[in-house]
Amino acid sequence: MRQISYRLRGQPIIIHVVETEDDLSEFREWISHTELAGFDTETTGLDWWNVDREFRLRLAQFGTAHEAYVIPVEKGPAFADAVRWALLGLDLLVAHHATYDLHVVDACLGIPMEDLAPKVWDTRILAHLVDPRSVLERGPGLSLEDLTRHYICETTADEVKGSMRALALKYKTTKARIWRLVDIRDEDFNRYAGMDPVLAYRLLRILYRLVPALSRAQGLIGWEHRLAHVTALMERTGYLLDVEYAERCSADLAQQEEDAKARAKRYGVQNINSNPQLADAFKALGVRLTKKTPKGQLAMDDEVLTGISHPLADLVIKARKALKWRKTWFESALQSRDSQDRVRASINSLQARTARMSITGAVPAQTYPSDSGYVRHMWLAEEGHVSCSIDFGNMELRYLAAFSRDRTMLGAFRDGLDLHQITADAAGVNRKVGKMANFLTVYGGGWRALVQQAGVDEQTARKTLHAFNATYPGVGALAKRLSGEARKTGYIYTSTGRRLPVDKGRWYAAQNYFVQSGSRDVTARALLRLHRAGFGPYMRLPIHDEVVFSFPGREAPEMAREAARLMEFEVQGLLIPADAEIGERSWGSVLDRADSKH
DNA sequence: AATTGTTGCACC
DNA sequence: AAACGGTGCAACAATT
Repeated sequence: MRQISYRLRGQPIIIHVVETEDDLSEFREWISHTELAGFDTETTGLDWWNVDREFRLRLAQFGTAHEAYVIPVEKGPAFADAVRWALLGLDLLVAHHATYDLHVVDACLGIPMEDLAPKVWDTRILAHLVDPRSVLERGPGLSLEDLTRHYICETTADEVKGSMRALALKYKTTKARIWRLVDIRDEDFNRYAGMDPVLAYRLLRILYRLVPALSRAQGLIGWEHRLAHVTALMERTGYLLDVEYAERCSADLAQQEEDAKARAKRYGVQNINSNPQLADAFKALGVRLTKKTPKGQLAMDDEVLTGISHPLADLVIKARKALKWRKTWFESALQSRDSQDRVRASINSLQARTARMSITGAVPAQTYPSDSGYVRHMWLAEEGHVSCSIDFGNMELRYLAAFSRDRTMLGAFRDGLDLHQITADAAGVNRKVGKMANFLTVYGGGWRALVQQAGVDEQTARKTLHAFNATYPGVGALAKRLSGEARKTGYIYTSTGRRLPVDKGRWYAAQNYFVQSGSRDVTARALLRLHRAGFGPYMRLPIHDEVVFSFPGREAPEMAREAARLMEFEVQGLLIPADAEIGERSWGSVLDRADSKH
């Protein structure tokens, strides 16, 4: 056993580094006297799904406020056994972004996450309930480093961050590669590794008390942890990739991009993705560019380009689109598949300021093009299954109607009337503009935004929003109440007891936060219900107001009906309906089928 | 060489 | 009176 000491705000921390199998008895002794421990793992990378390839668990660390144990799992089965024993024996565990460590333990140590999740605290969840803002938004942030800096000690935060950078330098490698290369006996590495569970343990103590009373009273801590578990199960399941289809699309797009690039060269453009070069080229062609970006450069976006009647503009649009689609959708999926052609989304169940979930990594499903199934076709339901999508109807507008108690809006939804047409008729505009006005109000937009989006003149935009306010006076009253609350306290509370900070001078955003966050919580609770009812294995992805499933072909209609019924939610007496759409095997087929129906 | 900021674009 | 909310990713450009 080796001892490494660290000073945290003047207090000594002892990090015990287990070296031999004999050392494990002291570790076991310590664990048996411990009820709650911080937990963390160090691995060769982040791709826990590649455990049958090169992914390995290297270290496992346990810690309390002043002490930590570092176990070199990589050294042999005896060490892995000790870690398994400790994880199963401890009453409670706390980890930062526990989902990752649960995946690692599941994949590398064979303890299903279902067994550990009920006794795991996640400091990231608590931190979000206390303050969801990133450092960029002048909040405490959500990473262990940022939280350490904000709540514990700036020096320690800097050292923790700096240590892996320094190690990479020492090993003459990069920060991405250091994890697999570093010697597990390295003292700096062990100090870094040992401090993580200590910090998680301390953060739990600090953050728990800071979670707003209303959040606690309404059980948010509990159900956010259960939700994180449900989304982690979806991550573990992964999504089956149609490799052949994805490769074909990728090749097609590469060809389109090459063609466009080659033709652009004739107009003297070497790099079609460089906006300064494009600006020069267009100037040389006699095109006058006026639109500026927020930072004052010449804008070269879709709007500008479609306004230029020159072949070069079309080529830029084509090449850009082909590049983005190929890289962001298809190649990212192809590169991240495991040995069984499954791909893992990273589902952050509690991400945005409003608590909205985000999906990152190889399946950025929230941003897939929605006007056709082209991209979504690459994702397949299981063998013998079909894809199914269940989405809530008009979730945010219904939520707004329910909580504003606006009689006209509530009545429209209750009687199945066309809300967009009602707004349009009141303003004397067409349905499209009425619809835009409805959504814009949810977002807190004004007439300028309507001018931008609908392409109507200022007069019409003002008139439309005026008509909206006159038609749905309850909405304005809710907005006023919420922005007033924000102005007075800096926060609003959502109906689930979540406290959301509102930035100074952007009080108008309060209404959108209320609606967006409340709607997210409806989806969140739907996921919990689905999981409790046994739908876990069939769920693939949550996408704001939609859940994607893989259902056995024969039972699909019945299961879809049952799942939709479970998801439907009543807020303040108003139903938010859920509608199921069943396709063929690929996710894209659901979209194509829905298209052809309408 | 790696990180950070900016722009553009995909979505609800 | 007016105020467009929330994301993620890739490329380029500038900085460290």
